[in-house]
Amino acid sequence: MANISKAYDPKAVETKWYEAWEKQGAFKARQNDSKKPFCIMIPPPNVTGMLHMGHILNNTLQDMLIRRARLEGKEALWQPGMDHAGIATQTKVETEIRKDGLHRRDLGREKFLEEVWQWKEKHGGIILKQLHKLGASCDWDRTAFTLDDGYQRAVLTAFVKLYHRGYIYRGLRISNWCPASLTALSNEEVIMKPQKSKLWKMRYELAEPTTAIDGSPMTHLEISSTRPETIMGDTGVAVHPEDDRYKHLVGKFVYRPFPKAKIPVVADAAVDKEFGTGCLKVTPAHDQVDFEIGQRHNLPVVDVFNPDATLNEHAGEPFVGMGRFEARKVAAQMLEDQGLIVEVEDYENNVGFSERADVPIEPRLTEQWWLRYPKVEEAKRAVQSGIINFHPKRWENVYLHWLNHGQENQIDWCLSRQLWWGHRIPVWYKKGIERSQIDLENPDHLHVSVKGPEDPENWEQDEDVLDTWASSWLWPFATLSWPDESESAGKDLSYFYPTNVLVTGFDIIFLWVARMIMAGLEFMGEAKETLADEELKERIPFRDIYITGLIRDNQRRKMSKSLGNSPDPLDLIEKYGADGVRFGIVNIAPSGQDILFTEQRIEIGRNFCNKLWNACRFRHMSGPSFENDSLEAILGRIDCTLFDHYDHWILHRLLESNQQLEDAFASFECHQITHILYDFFWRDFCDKYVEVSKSKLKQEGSKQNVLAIQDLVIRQLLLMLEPLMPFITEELWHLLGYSKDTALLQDTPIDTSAQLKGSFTARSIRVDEDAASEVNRLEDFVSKSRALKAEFNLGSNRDVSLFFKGSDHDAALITNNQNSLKKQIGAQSLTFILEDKDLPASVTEIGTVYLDLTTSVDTEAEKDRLQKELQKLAKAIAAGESKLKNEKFVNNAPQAIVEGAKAQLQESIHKKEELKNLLARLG
RNA sequence: GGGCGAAUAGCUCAGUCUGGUUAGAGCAACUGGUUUACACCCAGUAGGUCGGCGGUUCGAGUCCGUCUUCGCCCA
Repeated sequence: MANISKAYDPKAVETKWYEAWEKQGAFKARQNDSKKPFCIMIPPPNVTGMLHMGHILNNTLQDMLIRRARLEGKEALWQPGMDHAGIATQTKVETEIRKDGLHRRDLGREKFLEEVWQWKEKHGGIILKQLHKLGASCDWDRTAFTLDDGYQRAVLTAFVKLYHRGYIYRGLRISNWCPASLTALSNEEVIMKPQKSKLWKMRYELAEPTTAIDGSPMTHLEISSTRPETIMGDTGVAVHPEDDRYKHLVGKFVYRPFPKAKIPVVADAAVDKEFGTGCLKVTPAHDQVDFEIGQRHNLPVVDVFNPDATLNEHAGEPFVGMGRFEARKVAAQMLEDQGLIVEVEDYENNVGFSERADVPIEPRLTEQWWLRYPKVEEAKRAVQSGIINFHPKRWENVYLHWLNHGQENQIDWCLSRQLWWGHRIPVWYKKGIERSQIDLENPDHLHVSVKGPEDPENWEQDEDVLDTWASSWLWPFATLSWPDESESAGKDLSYFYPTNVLVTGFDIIFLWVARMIMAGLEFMGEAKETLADEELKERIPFRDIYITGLIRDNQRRKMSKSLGNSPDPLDLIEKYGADGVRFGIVNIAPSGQDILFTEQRIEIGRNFCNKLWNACRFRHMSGPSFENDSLEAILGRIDCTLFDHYDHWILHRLLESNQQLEDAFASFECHQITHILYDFFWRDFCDKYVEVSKSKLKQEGSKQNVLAIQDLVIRQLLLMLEPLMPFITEELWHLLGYSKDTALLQDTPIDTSAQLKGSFTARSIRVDEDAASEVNRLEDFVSKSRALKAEFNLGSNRDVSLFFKGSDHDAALITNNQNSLKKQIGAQSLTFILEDKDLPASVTEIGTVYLDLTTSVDTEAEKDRLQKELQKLAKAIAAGESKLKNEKFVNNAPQAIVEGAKAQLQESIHKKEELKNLLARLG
């Protein structure tokens, strides 16, 4: 066995083992009926994506769960892949060709899509390569892409089935229009942001002057609005039917200021009497509520915007061609010039922004394809009845709230996108019929199928593509070859589906998680209106959902490129090692809360690796590891009749920690995992057991037994740690000879605590829990003794003599473990006494310990030090006394401060006395 | 307006479900240290009105009510 270097160097180790794993096909998952399946679907990153801190957290957790499942003997599939990111990718390529002065229309649909595919082949999917660096154990041969042929078939099949089942319809409605990407969006892709804007209160002239409720003359209506640039699209003014101020005006007319026109006053209950003046200008083409009011009162719809949110000819001069924000200023100015402004106040309102393009959304009347969500009730029931479980549980509320809310308000999903990059909607219109004349119910007018019509020359396909989420919501089964029913494909689906866990952020519970559940329930089985609980269990896409927090910087700001507050994960891996980053990120990830990230907080991961490395290095230096390649062999080297308290204790703690870890994985308490491992490995094994071992390794009688126990503990520890730190554990596994031939660590199943115990018993190794619990008392003795030494600045002095006084039981306990105790405390002798001694002492759980100061090596130096200490104290005492003599201090300072000062003075005086005593004893 | 969550050491968080010794960890601070692994280390010290008020209880960081502050989601 080679020498082990002093510090752990991750780089060579990581490259070496990742290659070895891939070469040996360690991540490949196959149908295997003798094993339980375990499957995780990666949340597909965008094809344009780059690895960021969120991915590090999310993928480390997934890898941890997958690797743990492998160790537990399951057939583990981690399905990788990415989505085509319709808007993001198309925008990227459009930006590229714009450099050559080209627009996508210049190239035409076919040529443009060729360009996008070329871009995808060249630059897409970098993130998947980056995941290798993290150690991700995905089955890369199965990498899926939402525009693969098979996946396309799945998406189109889903559309066609939903269409024929009556969930999909085409409709003219107000939708969220992105003026930058020139497409409609779904509600879920609109981010509401509070904006500082203005509320204009303006006057619309009444066609016939009247009198107000108080009898005063009334010539105008006052109306509040944040959007004067839509005035030109106003086709009415609405008031609440029970608003006494305006009741009498209903049915009368007012003048729209520009372009000047008579528009009616209508009564509608949707108007909020309390908001502004209680009068609402109605712009049916540019607001959802206004549209609905317009429908109820037959108001005309006048769209004054072009698709890019510049104003069109309906707006009239001077607005034609003007941008919407410029138009707002101009309109406000025109009102001002016409004397129609009453007042302008600062106002904060929520404005919807396009998630991708980050520009304000325009509510716009367009014709789109809509989906009424299927299986909503079942999707709720699956979670309410515990067939699907969120971790932490409280996210269930968020999920259910969205489903309930959508139900109440009949919020359907806008599926169509005015883009080219994506799944083209499988709908064909008969040539020669005006689109507006198409009868959606008539198969001679409209054709919907995956393959398309038999006589394509007579049909025109819908120009639009589907929302990217309308492909990713099928991810859990489309990646497993659905709807392909060929033998091997079908088996994969029935073997791995339903998958086990989904790990994702709470920000896409609506966008993705809920939709995947509904898709699974709708498609994973025969078409059915309602489903029984048993059917839910078969159809759900996953059983557990682990929700992670969002990573922010230490000022709670989101990580973003523009702020420059996001570290490059690859730099971190370079600096701290992949295992270090993995341990570090899991360690700071509280369950489902935001995570404040600083580099310093993941140093613990690197340190942990180095500590592990050195503990193994020390084991290696202490003696050869022979017969290490099976649990049986190691147990065969252990003789429990030679055990002292510490041996019982470390094995007890091993069983206990192994059990805790088992429980933490089973209950998805991921934030516990690093703490369990840290406490056991660092605090118990290194700080205590290894330290105690040092004295026992010197004695031939105990040496081999201690080495065998260390081998046993380290072996189990490496198995426990592997899911979290796969590289370093693999390296050490081989260095310490735990491997049979070239077998990988993952080929050795991890024993449960019950199994381990069973193996112990089979070898007549009995772990005595009473003996183990005595170690906690011994450790109190150790730490009090160390503190006593430190108090007298003898922390490093190993020649001190200690006395102890206690019960016979405790005396026996101490005597039996005296070598271990002396080693840990750093003492030369530990003598049992019956009488009190006039020495500094400390009361411990097992008797009183006395520190003999006369054995100090250098009496003169000690006296000098104590003298200096005395001088310092004298100063402190003088300062304290003068402070307490000051009446202003005593009367005005908080009582606690005064008491504190008094106590401090007392303590200083006491210490001074003690020091004087010590000096006297030193002679 | 509706909902969810948080408030514990200087900082970041455990602990709360299931009430019970002296409330823990990591980082930061301070003191001392190179011993048969590790300074990416070791030993020790200090640091807390568990957000406020009220209630239940023999007993509350933990359960109940209420208030305050902060964060997020939905409208």
